[in-house]
Amino acid sequence: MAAVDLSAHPGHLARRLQQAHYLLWNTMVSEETTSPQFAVLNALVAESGLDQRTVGERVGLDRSTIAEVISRLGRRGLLDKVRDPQDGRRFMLRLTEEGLRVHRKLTVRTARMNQVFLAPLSGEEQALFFDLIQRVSDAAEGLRHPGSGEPLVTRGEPFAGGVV
Amino acid sequence: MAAVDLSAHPGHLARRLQQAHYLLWNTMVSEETTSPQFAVLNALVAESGLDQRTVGERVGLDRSTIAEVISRLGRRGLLDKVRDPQDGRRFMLRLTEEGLRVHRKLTVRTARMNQVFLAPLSGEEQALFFDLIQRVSDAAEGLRHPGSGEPLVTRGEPFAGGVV
DNA sequence: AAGTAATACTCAGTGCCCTGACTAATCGGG
DNA sequence: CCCGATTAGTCAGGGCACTGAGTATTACTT
Repeated sequence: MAAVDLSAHPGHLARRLQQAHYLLWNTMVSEETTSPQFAVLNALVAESGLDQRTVGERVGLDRSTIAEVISRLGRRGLLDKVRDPQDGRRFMLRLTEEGLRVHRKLTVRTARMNQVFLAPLSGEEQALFFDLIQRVSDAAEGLRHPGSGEPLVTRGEPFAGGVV
Repeated sequence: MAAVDLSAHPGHLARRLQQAHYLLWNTMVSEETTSPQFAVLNALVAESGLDQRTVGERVGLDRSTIAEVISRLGRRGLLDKVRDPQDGRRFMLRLTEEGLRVHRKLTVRTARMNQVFLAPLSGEEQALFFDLIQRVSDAAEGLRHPGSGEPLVTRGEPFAGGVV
């Protein structure tokens, strides 16, 4: 009955990996602040005053999702939204004192969690782990920005030509 | 300003990988049927008459999530839910003709998508890719079922002792 | 046989993630 | 100067994923 083996499906693997991370994050880092939220805090520590779109781009979230995440962080008083006087469409985001405090606290815990998360791999394997995942993600990500006009999968009718 | 580099965070990587997969799935496999839904169809093709809990276990979804997924598949007429006469708590799930048809169609497309998804890696690297992700996931997954009583992270106060 | 524990499932609540349609503001060309 | 893009953000809607609480049914234990 081996006809259908989930473990051969990279998508299933990706999902499991994220679940695993979610679990560890929840127990070792924070139950209130999620990993994407922390990524946003991170981006604003690195550069204050960014607008939503830019933050979303840096942490890999689309406009709708980043809006939700930022709204939640705002409700908790971790950041402020101020209209950019230079451009009335933008909001300028900056962390509050509390936001900075939370970021500092979670930074330490995140580092520890990452160690535990990657503990089953040797140093060499960890480097490989990063490299392989990044390459696969970048390639797929690249398929949506048809840079120099390669022949690509089209969105409507899923797939027509021969593959690979 | 390198103080905060997302690409060093495995959690961020895991999220990106899943987004990448989601994107490819949506364009190359199906817009109606999601990857977790396909996993459920898969499980029921491999063994018909399973109950929700078991299916959830096999595809890696908790009781609430699997209930939603199955409800959606049921609404679309891809599977039937029948109370188990032997055990009034269980539902026995089996695919309809339409469910089988959809599964067959998507199986082909999924195989093609997986090839494209993994194309940036050599055969050797692909094997490594599977192995590394699986080991990390298994280890984290194992932390929640404290099998033979190793010293583990506790849920309440996040973490006290030294790491690693 | 009765009462407790375990099990399968449901429901409410929160959060992430995407698409598609919309509003408001700015920018560019004629 | 004005009119048509482009751009930032919102909103509605669908789906995945988890926790915690609750219901019904079965199994265990005395």
